[in-house]
Amino acid sequence: MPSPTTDPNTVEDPTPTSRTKARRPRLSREVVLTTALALVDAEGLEALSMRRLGAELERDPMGLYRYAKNRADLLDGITEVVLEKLVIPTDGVDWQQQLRRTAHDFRDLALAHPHVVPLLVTRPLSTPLGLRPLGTLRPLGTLRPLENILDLLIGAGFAPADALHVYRAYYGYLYGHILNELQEFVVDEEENEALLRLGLHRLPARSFPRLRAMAPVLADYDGAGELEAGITILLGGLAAQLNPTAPRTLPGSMPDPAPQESS
Amino acid sequence: MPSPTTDPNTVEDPTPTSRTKARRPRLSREVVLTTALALVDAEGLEALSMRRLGAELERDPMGLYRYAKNRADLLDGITEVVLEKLVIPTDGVDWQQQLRRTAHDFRDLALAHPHVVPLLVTRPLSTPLGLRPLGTLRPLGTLRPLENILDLLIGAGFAPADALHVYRAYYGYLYGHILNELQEFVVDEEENEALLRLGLHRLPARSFPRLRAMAPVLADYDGAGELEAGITILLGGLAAQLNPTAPRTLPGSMPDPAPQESS
DNA sequence: ACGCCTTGCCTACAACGTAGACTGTACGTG
DNA sequence: CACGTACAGTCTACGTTGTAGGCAAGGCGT
Repeated sequence: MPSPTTDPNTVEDPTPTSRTKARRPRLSREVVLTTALALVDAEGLEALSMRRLGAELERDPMGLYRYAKNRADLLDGITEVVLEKLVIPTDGVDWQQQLRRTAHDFRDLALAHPHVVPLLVTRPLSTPLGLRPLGTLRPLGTLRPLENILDLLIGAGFAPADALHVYRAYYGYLYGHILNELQEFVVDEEENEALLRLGLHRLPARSFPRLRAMAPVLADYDGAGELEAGITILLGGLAAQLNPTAPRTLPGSMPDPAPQESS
Repeated sequence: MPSPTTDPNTVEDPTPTSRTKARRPRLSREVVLTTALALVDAEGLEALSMRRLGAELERDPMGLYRYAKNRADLLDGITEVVLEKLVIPTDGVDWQQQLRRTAHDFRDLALAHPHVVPLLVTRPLSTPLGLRPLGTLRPLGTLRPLENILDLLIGAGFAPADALHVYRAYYGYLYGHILNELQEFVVDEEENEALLRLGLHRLPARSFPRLRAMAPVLADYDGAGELEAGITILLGGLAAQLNPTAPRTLPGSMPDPAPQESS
């Protein structure tokens, strides 16, 4: 759809009142964010401009400012839309199993929206916790995973402080793995494997001998397997170091009152 | 220095030939990138525009295109300048110790240039391996850490494929940890601790009960400690799972010919 | 019927990245 | 000393961006 105003299959709307409303689904923040996400998925982050998004919605660019006060807010919104797709069940049957599964869910999500990943890992960074526009509790959705995983872990018997440690190690590795994996192929994996091999082959052999020798190994990369292995190591290590007060098969009662909250 | 053209301590250069050259240190890619980095460090990524950087160098913005063909290239350059500061000794006395130390070096580097971190973790992602402008071997510097760590690990006796696994888990966690840590305080840690507490206090208690209860624990965060713990777990686990063919105290000979390189 | 409030459009502006032509200085060669 | 070539640096200009502010028109309570 190059120029939507001259799109032949629109009926040219002679009566702009009712026709227009039927054709354009009555904007809402959700609609805006969703189509913004679609645009980013299709054409990358830089393609997302207010004007372009406005064109996509067949609406004046300025109208978008009703639903996102900023371009930055729009990006935050996209981040949230994506993150909301990640449901983390908190009935802690087995926390390790649970975390393992959500790790893969997260990975799938990231691979489904590779262009959004920079936002996922970066957006909360550019507007740190304390400084968020708390009046609108919009960007708080970024904290959802944190809250959910804390809930899961504490429900599984961890002391709150320990739960935090587990979360940090877990999510840290998760983020890092995703970033690493996405570096291997971004555009499309089919033809990129060839390109990668080609690229490595052209590497200056003198300064990157190890890398060059590794082209074949680099070419076939099992992201899921790699993630699984890393998570296993991490979770195993964590469990050995600081274990939940209750055994892991304990159902989700709440055996923790609160940490010592002096000061 | 608000307006450098009217800076009183410059001598107004009546003879523009020799004076100007003395005042402006004869641009070079390195100079450009360095002051660009300084600008980013001081005012954040968005403050870096060609025009602004030109003003900083008291030069026409267009002149910069001699040293960076793009704004993107400029960002790549900054990434590289920062990454070059990270020296990874490859004399593998003890690979675990070595990796642990470089992890902290990397952390220090990231904390010294927090605004660049999004570039560090993201830039290679937006221009994937195979598609780099290989004619100029500029952005290859991003691969330096990979090459170095591979060298270190293989030198310590790992099979190349295993070295890759170690690298991925290690750098994955490292990246993730940095991102996590930077989310806690970005602008300045002094007053942000208060802000964070304040922010959490204002969190909707209903939907974020765990987080709210954790404000005090969140407030004092030992990044180095957390990193150390995570790395220990990871490296320990990795060592247990796939150990180098030679004991770790072996000096850096090269006991590996190459992997099977059929195909 | 009235007036308000939401929704959307339009114009306008400063700042951006960058193409292309231009000017000056430096220097190897006659 | 004169010249031409190369290159550092500048100037102008164009299209695009984010966004402020004002204005038109429909939905709805009174």
